Amino acid sequence: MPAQRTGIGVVNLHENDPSAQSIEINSNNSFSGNTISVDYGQLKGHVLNPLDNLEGTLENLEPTESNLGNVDQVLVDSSDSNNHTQIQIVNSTADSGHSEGTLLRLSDGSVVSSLIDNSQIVSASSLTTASSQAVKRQLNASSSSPMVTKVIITKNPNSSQPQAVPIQLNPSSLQSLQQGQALTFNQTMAPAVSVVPQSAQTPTKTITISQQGIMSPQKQYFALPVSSPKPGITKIPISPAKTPTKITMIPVTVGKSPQRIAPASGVSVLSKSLSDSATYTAVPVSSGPTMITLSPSKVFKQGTVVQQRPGQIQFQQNQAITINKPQTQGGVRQVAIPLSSMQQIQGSKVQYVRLVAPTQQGQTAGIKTSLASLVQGKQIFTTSGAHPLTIQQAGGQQMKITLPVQSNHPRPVIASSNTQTVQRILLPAGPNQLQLRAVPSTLAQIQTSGVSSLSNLPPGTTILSSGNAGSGQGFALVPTMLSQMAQQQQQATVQVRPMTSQATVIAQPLQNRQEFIPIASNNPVLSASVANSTRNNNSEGAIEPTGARPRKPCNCTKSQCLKLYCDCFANGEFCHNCNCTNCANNLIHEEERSRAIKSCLDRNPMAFHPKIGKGQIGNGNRRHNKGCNCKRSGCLKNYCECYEAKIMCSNACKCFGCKNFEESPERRTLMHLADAAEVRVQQQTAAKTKLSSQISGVPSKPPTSTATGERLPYTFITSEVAEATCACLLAQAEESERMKMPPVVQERMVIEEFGRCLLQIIESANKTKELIIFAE
DNA sequence: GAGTTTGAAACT
DNA sequence: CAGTTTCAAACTC
Repeated sequence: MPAQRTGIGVVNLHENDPSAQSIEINSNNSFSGNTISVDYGQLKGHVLNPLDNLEGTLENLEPTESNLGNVDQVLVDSSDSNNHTQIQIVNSTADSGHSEGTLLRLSDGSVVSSLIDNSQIVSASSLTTASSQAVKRQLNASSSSPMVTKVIITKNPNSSQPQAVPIQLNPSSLQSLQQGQALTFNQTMAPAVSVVPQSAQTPTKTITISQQGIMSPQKQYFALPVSSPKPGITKIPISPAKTPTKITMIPVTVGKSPQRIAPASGVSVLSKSLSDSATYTAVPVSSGPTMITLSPSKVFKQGTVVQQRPGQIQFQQNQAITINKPQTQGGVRQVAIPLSSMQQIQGSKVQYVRLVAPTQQGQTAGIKTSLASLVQGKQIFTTSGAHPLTIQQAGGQQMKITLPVQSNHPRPVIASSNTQTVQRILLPAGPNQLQLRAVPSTLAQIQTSGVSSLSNLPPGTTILSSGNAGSGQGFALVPTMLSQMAQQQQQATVQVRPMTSQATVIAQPLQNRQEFIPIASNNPVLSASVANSTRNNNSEGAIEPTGARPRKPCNCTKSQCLKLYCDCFANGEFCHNCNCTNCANNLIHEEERSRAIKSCLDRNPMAFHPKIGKGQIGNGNRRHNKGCNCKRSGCLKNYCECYEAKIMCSNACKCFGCKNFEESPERRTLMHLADAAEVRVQQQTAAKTKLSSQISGVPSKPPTSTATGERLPYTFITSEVAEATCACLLAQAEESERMKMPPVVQERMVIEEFGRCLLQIIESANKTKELIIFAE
């Protein structure tokens, strides 16, 4: 094994100065030429984010700088008692030469730090080879000093002893690392050795950052590595305890075969509280689109800018957005999100995606003006608050897309750049809305064919484009899973899914997912609703009153819901309202989950592909791709995946005693029984509906009490209540029609709305009845 | 609800 | 790849 060598990691933010190209870290010691220039123009691989309880691993960490050698580990250790954050980079290069000014470039092209070498010895270090023990040296910075002091522990070139080197930094550049918090990157394939500074070949450099007097509780960031072009997963799980909002980025693969959703194989996770303030970050992805969806309930109700101008959220080069308390400017709420820095737009430090709430014309115009003045010649687009959404590309081209306007939902966002590679559309996510997406090949396709289709997309949908205009790029609509967010401490989740140049299929716990049609019909987009799992077929089409597709809760006890035994996991969904124990199929255990996904995919690359595909004969013939292996059930029980999916066994099956074929009398008998049962259910449903309608026809002023004097709850079905109910039903009908739902779904939505109305009436009646009883 | 059966998934 | 074990859902009582 090569000798260990360590370097210094420096993570800085230049939050308040988007125009800054670099930060100079000047060491006031004898280190000759000891000026380190951190090119923030290249800091695109990192997200600066709150540092709450940051711990995690960075996999596939590898430098590409030839003079850096192999980086084994990047460790951040906050365990020192002086509230200093330390970052350590462990390098296995045998060469102990200097590396001043060297940029540590991760495999995704991002820069995580600069390295300093040959710094002056300040003190000795007690570094050990303990694998998990980071270098722990810090400089006791003066608490009264407005400057941030960094301490570098490095080898004295003359004595081979570790040393600490203070570095004066511009405070504005260090609003990043929160004291006492750790960010750990581990390269899983790397040697476990952490630091061996004793040897002349193993200089150790550690940086400690003191934030005294600097940190703003609303401006705390960390550097977050993002996806690697390799299949491996890079991510940093973040404890949700203090960071109830998460954004999950999943690597986007372009040019590979179409993939169905894998369960959120998070590449990076970022989280942040969305209480009064929040920070969001876009994580660039090395080879694909990057996308952010912000929870509207939090962001767009509260969301406006803190540091930036009123009513705006800037996403600057440091890739962090801080959203503070609700602000409005002329009644307009805005969220400006920059396009991913991955786009590598040169020269433009600030780019925006603008989200504009409905407003009056003049106000909108004012915002546009403001935006134009903000974006330095690289304005990507603007949107108006009116129903037609205008996308203005940098080239001056405009396109208008009419999107549904829903109350209580933020405006959709459509971002595009005519010169860059990422195009995206963010539809504001609503609560309990999950979506299925699919895929026009270009933004122009959206323009030409997607105008009406877009209106079908549910709030929260994100459409991604992998870029490479005109060369087979694809859009992927990415679901948000707000219902799960709600469960998981109201975390907001954004996921970037693997994408192909042809089609992208994303399966998520999508409510209504079978209801959304692909934007581009010419793309072989597979719907997640198309039998991605046989076990869900029975419930397809059923929609909860919330609009959610009901999903059977799992009961896993031993698998942690991280194996394909678990239906949730197998379907690429997080567990939600399940009965499982020790569940790790959630955002909190994103790292474990990602590993499990990877493991499953290693065993079977098709593990997350639909089990039920189309047969060879015709499009209408479904068949089990793998076939069943039943031995005792005769393939006439739900043990059999074919039978459960209501399809015949095929020659792909290896079952014994199969009775699940067309002419099978047993099967026909079962089918008849099943049909009869279904008819009974339908009759019962119809009866209930009829009863409901009769209830709604109760006279508006019925008797107020029974013969015994008990007051009747239907007293409250007054004409006003009936009218209000009808209004609700009409509104729901119009809404569903406007969303261009299929007629069946429209009917269902109206009926469900009626159910909700009834529940409200009953509740109100009962409450009032209780009050009356109490009063009596 | 407890226990049994079943077959897919995981493991060896 | 085959045999075995594990697992959770389906099923039975």
